[in-house]
Amino acid sequence: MTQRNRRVTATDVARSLGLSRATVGYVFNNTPGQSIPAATRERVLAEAARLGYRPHRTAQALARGRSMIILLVLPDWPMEHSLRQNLETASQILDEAGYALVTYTRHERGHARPLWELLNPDVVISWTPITAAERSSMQASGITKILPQVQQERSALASATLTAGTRLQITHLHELGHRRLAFATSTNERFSLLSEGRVEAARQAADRLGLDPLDVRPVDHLDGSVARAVREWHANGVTAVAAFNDDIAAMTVAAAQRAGLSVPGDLAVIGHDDTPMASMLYPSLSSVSIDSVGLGRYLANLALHAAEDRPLPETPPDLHATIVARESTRR
Amino acid sequence: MTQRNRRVTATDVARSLGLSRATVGYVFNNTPGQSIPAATRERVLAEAARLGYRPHRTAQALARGRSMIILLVLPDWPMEHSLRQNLETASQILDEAGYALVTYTRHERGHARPLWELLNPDVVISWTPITAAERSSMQASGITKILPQVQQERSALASATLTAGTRLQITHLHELGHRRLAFATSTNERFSLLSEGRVEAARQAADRLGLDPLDVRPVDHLDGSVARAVREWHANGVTAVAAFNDDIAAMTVAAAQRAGLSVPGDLAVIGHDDTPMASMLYPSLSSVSIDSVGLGRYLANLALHAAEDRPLPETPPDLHATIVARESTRR
DNA sequence: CGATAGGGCTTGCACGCGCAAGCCCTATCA
DNA sequence: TGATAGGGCTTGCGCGTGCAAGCCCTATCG
Repeated sequence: MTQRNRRVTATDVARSLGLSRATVGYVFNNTPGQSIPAATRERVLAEAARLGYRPHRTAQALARGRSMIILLVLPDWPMEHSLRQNLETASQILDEAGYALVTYTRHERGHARPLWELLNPDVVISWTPITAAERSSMQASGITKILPQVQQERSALASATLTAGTRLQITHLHELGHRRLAFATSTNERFSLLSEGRVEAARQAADRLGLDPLDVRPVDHLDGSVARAVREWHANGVTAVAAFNDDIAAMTVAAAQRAGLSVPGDLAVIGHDDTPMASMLYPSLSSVSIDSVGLGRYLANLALHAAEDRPLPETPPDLHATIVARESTRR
Repeated sequence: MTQRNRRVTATDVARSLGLSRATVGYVFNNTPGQSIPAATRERVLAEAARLGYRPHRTAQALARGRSMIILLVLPDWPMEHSLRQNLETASQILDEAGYALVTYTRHERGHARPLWELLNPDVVISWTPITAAERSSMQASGITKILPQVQQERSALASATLTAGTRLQITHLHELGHRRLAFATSTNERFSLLSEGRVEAARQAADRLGLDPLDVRPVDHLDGSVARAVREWHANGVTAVAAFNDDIAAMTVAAAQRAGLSVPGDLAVIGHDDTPMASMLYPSLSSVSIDSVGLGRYLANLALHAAEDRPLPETPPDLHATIVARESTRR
């Protein structure tokens, strides 16, 4: 009767076969430069399976000097759906390469030590820019592979999300015949990186289409700024609004309804991210659906390249974003 | 010039002071039974700080046989605001006790190895029940502390979230004078645990108030079931609906509006969880706000007790849930 | 004055694994 | 027949830490 609650080690497998632990280790790792006959290899693997051997990741990490952990730092946004979705793809890709993807949600006021100080990740990859303080904290923890690598590179990760879809919003509204457009952005500073990027992309898109300059306004429902914005937009002849995301879009629609305007009759509204909520409202919200799978793949590959010291791919791939037309922009 | 990129170890600190590594280790750990004079302690700590020493968590984990990692398994839900919020509190509490809280979002179709096989967590704690397959996978990975411990205990974690608020929904509607109530639940099987619990709690609450049995219906906006439910409720004289969560509530409101009913005039609707979205819609959604801080504290303590082999507290604490009355139930 | 009790240290093993270096034995070749 | 070349292993160190056991020296006691 084996000792209970003691995990099976490679030594156990070796002893049970009358082999040395090194041989066993070579089998598990397919160590190059070692010639292990197929017969032995089989015996080892069979015995390992029989005993239920699992390599001890912590010990492996210590011995190798690599934890095989990739830490993804996420913003404290309600980005949920689209963002979380691509983690699925990313973690699968990384898993196949032997890495574990751990996510860490950065909190503004959190006083708990950040996970990078505790997990010894091989790579830290962040969706949003990394502050200088964070960066030095990471470096002090012995982490050398930090993405984005420099401040300027911020856009590499973030811009992928923004330029693609926002242009589509504007184009969509334009194609529907709208000529005076507005852009509703968020007042929340936590989103500022993303929202500024989207605003800029929207401006350029409008410009390229020969439209009047966009009337861009940060809106919120608590301080009355949405109500004001909607009123003035309507007064100024704006007939359609592109929103920073679906939340802002919903807020805008609500404000319009409250003001007695009809959507999309008096004001068409399109959101961004295609939240589940978008299809549930009345009117249902048109939105932009982002290729989250592609995004996840990109993220994973970036991390993998860094982990294995391969040069990083320069440019992010073109991400497929598609318009999901619903009632809020229906003609 | 010290070797670059080599992390500072306890040995470095010891050598730099002409002490042995053991002494240094005793200082860092405040090891009981060791008498270290204050002078030496100071010297060690000062030198450690000067050199920027950080204990190597992986090595500690190996030596101690404990990783100081607590893995929280989360459901693949659109993780409501409330849930994420309490992680903040939980991780802070755990951090102070020396533990790191890592969250793992369980994916239905995910084929990546689950994190518990990779991180050697001391404790796995799950919000929702743990399947037999998951449990045995955890055990095979050498994890002995798994919460909830048994299938029956499922309610301990989950019920805390549900009974409290749902009762309030019913009470709130009753106090507003509504006598014929309905309950809108989710068709999504992923929520089934939670939704069934809430349905049950709602039924009991209605019964206790002497109301007619609740008309409970799973609703969805894609298959037309919300539309149907709303129509029939209205036909049957139902004047108020309590919803499983804010999403379902929003969906219900939309369906009512689509059917030409006014909310709350013809049908009052109250959600659950007080999502940010709730206050943004028109009409704004009444909802139930849950004491996420208390929940986080409870979660953290549960995990801590397990990690340190203390007996688990039997009953979850009473969680404060409060009604947030908004337009969708206004008289 | 010798015995004893700690205080203040150090030595050394263990944790589970990766991997360099080497050892033995057989097959092949000159 | 002796030299050589691997194939198929083993021995042993190192990763950075925790901790048991022990060592030396001084202060105290009888």
